[in-house]
Amino acid sequence: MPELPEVEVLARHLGPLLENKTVREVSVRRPKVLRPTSLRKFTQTLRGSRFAGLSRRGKYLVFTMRTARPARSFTLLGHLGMTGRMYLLPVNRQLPKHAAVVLNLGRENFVFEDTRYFGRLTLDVRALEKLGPEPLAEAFDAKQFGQALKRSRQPIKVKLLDQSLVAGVGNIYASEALFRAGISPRLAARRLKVEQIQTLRRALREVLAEAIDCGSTVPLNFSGAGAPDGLFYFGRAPGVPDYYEERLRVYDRAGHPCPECGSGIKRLVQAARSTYYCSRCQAG
DNA sequence: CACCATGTTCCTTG
DNA sequence: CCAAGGAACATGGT
Repeated sequence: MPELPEVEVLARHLGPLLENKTVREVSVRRPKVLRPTSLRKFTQTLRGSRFAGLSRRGKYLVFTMRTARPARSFTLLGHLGMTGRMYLLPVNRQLPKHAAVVLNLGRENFVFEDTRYFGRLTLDVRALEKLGPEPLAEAFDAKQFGQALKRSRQPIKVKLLDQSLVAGVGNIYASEALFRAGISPRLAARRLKVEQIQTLRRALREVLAEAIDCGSTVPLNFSGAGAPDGLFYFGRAPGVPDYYEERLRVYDRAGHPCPECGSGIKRLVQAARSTYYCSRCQAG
């Protein structure tokens, strides 16, 4: 469930549930997700610490942890990769097949499940240094955005996935933002005009903010192994209501009519990833 | 069997 | 040094 809006909604959901809970036992079933932290260091550091805060940066979950004696705080960094999930599970419930890390908090376990194991849960925070501005913050201004785009010959769609340019945009919202801005995904980044840069900046912010709002107002079910989390797990789970349908306007909708002009949505491959767009609304 | 999938990192080439 | 392209990672769905 991994782009900025999904991570933001998860952080808001999980933060209060974890607050002040102490890690009693640490069980790592896939040490690979700790990379580059060693299993020993991870286990020794986490055991006995408590959750003191949770925030988001780009697609990363930033857990603030505290220890009692000696009184100290440190950061635990999480990334969901393509298929990661994090949730609390009563201890009597069976762990999912692909539980990568399980932190026992007493009556419940904090589970990091990840089918493909592309995600991470680590003590190494260096990844944060490489991130560009938060698209929803004021620091994300059109001037700086434009400067960064000017240096690239890559198609704008590909550039939007560059986390050092803007943090948190992924394959779904890159297509959605370009559609909203009426800009062709093939346009070279350096060819965007000043007005297009402003339009794209606004479209990005709107698309991301609306997705967060949508995820915050819909009853989500993050708990339970394999349980649908409704809106935020891409690929419809059975029982997910219809309002989910209207949320994405072009992503994964090749062949469907464009919601603006009715012509067929097209699929294109760029940098080995699918891009969806309307060739009529996004000309040039 | 084929191809596709919400992401990042590493390696190579220019 | 940098930009860009491609493979790799690992598992499951269609």
